[in-house]
Amino acid sequence: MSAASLRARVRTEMIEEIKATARKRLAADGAGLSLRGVARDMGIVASALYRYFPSRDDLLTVLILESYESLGNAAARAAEARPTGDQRGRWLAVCTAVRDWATANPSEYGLLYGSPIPGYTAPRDTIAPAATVVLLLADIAADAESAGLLRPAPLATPLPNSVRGDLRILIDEQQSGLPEEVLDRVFLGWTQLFGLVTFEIFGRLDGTITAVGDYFEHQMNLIADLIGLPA
Amino acid sequence: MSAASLRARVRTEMIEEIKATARKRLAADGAGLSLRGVARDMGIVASALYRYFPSRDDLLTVLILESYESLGNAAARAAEARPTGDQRGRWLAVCTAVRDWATANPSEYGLLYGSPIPGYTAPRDTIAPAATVVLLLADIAADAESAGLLRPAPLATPLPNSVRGDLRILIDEQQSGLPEEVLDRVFLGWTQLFGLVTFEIFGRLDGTITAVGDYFEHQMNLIADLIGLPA
DNA sequence: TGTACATCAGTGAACGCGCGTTCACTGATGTAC
DNA sequence: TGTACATCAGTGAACGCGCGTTCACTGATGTAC
Repeated sequence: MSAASLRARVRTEMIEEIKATARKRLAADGAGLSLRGVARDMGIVASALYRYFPSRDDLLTVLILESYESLGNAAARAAEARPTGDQRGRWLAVCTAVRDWATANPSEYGLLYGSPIPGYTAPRDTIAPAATVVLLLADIAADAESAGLLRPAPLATPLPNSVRGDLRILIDEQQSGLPEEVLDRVFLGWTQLFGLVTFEIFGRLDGTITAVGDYFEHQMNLIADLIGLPA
Repeated sequence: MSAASLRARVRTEMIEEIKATARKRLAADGAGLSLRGVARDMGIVASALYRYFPSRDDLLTVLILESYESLGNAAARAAEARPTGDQRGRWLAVCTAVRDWATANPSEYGLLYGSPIPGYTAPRDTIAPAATVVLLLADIAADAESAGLLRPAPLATPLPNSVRGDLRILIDEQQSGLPEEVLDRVFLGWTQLFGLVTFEIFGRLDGTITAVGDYFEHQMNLIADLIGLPA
């Protein structure tokens, strides 16, 4: 390996160390990430960080992007660990993976799904990776649908046309043949999943539910019933 | 009115003005509320605020408490505006009131349901008022239940015993005669409501659903179907 | 009604802290001949 | 292999800003006689 690439390798390691330290500080300070704090933890002078990141916001953006990636990978791996035919198992696996990831990385979860950070506006690039989980969920439903195994719970409320149109556009974008009614319920599940995880992570469930793990699995099963995934 | 009570009245007005200004600043800065910022907006010196609030955290606590109260009142008023017999109408009214309140006061909503504020720990008193909305929802379901009008959608997943126990405790505390299965679904609706509002307020729906209002009402109707509120 | 005193709101300076970012610099490491 | 030069990482001081909180103070307002 040439000398040039050695320098490059050290540089890469340094960038990794900065990100790792920043993630740790995020855990301590919430979203109020400070460059000086990161530098302090690394035993380095704050200005040295500017060799690696042009500004605090750029570091934040990288952290956000990688967090989406990390969450998305965790969910995807959980889905892949189960046979394609076991759609309910995959559904629950993805939901559980999201919850586990959030529990293991609460501050990164807050970064992605908490209040917007004051003085920081997320660039465009952070929008696409945010969709990974909901796409996974939709894929699972699509598998069950195309296998003719989907038995959606019959509910009286019809899909309004405006919403049908929005869903149609998304379906066409993904070129999945999903009926609008199914995607509608997948979205309901998506909201439920992140709503419940957010409640749990931010402590909004304290004093009500103690068997949080059981409760989570139960709720995700109810939604799977609603969508009609085979048991 | 005596002179003493006049001074007291001026003091009360001042406190109100501080809180109002703080709420406006919250809108600009997110949760990073600063006393100096509030004082600046009021054309007053920062130290003067200490005549009215012993510390920044106390001001924050008051704002949080009053926000819960404001949200709770909005929801309660919406429910009362409809006849007791119209349980679905009341359900939707409460949900819509929550959404409207959140849309009108996004930063206060973030204060209540967003990421925890770095360096601030909410005192005990903030826990009880947080329950108002879910209690309202449970009351509506209880009305339908005791009138024998509840037709819950049949879903296969049974209630795990651990969760049943948690729900039992809550039911006994409230002395509502609600079956555990019903409260279970009320909770699902509660999570869905705040999950969806959070998604909308924090911009997580951008680029997917455009007919947000219709979508919201639709989802809340689906949940009402699930609980089995009469149409 | 008038005066002496007490209460209280608001001032302004100060303390000690933290922050992001710039900039000229030192010294080590890598490159070219 | 040895030397001259270029590249780059990290330093430390500085700028200009913001923050919460304390404290002695000035004046105005209220109270008691």
